[in-house]
Amino acid sequence: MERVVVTIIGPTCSGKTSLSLMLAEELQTEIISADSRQIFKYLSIGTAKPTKEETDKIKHHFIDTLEPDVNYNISKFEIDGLKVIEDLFSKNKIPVVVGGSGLYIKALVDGIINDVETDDEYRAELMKQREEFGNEHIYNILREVDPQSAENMLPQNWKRVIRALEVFHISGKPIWQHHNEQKRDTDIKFLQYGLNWDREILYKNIEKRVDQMVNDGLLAELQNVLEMGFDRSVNALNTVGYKELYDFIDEKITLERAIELIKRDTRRFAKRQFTWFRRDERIKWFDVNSASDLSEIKNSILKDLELKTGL
RNA sequence: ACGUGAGUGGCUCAAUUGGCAGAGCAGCGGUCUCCAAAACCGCAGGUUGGGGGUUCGAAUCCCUCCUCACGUG
Repeated sequence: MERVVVTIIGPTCSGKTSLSLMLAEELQTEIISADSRQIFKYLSIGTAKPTKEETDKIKHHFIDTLEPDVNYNISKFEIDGLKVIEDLFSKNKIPVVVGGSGLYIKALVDGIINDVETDDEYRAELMKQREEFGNEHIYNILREVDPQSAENMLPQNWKRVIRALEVFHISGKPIWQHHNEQKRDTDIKFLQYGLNWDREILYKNIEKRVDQMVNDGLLAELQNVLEMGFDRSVNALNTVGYKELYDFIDEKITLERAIELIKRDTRRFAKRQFTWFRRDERIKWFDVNSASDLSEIKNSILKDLELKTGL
């Protein structure tokens, strides 16, 4: 049997979760979430996780698996995710991958550099130097050891600069060389389906959903996590829907303003997701105008699967 | 009706008092190979309410009309 993975992508609030549930039910399989935030426990309302009933019904991987202060990384996700995929294949199931985190999807579909780990100490050192001497300082270091990569980066984008330096530090080779050498042979075939919405309708839905989240207790959810002792600075809490609430908690802005900002940032996020996914020509897009279109899309995908796998 | 104030990009406001009309937000496009819901980059948009005048030069000064706000009737 051909080793096929169904992959559902799209911006936030596009109906990925519903569609994936329908598909998984029909295919009698499990769902692999490729979402950099739903993987954390306690952050449920703000990340629009599937409900407990839904996860009880269909098994989900990478949802609610980590404490918010855990430093997860994409390399781990690639390894863990592929493991689950293999496991499902061995049970004769077609894995369904769902997610809006483009890089997480990429890690599964194409792989990322896998021969260079991280060096937290060195990273911390670079961060310190950056704080002390500025972006230009670390950028200049990169320009010396790896001018070619430096050329394609801006000093302001310090995160990439640091990663490039880290790769060089660990491997002694510039990061672009790893990119060139990287290859992955696998017989797994990822069929990618995207949910495309008219921008205006999607934005309206986003606003509605943010209001719903607030009604459902978004603020209390955040306060609860903070009371548990997790610091605002942890990466999991540097998330749209939560980070905008800090200024309200500090009484710098009104709740109404904070909600406005959440809506704005969610719109911006959706836009960036479109930008990311748009350039991948392997994605087959479906136009969606309302949630009721999803079941038809599910059928199209199943039909496409039949064609491609001969099921 | 009279008085006062205001009118600048879709919105909120700048323009050193007469010297190239700018910014934030919204919008749109892009980058992305270990924090990615992150971190960045860019683009577009204005006959300065209309008309006239003064001036080498007007968003800015003068006249007039329109609109809005507040005050008085």
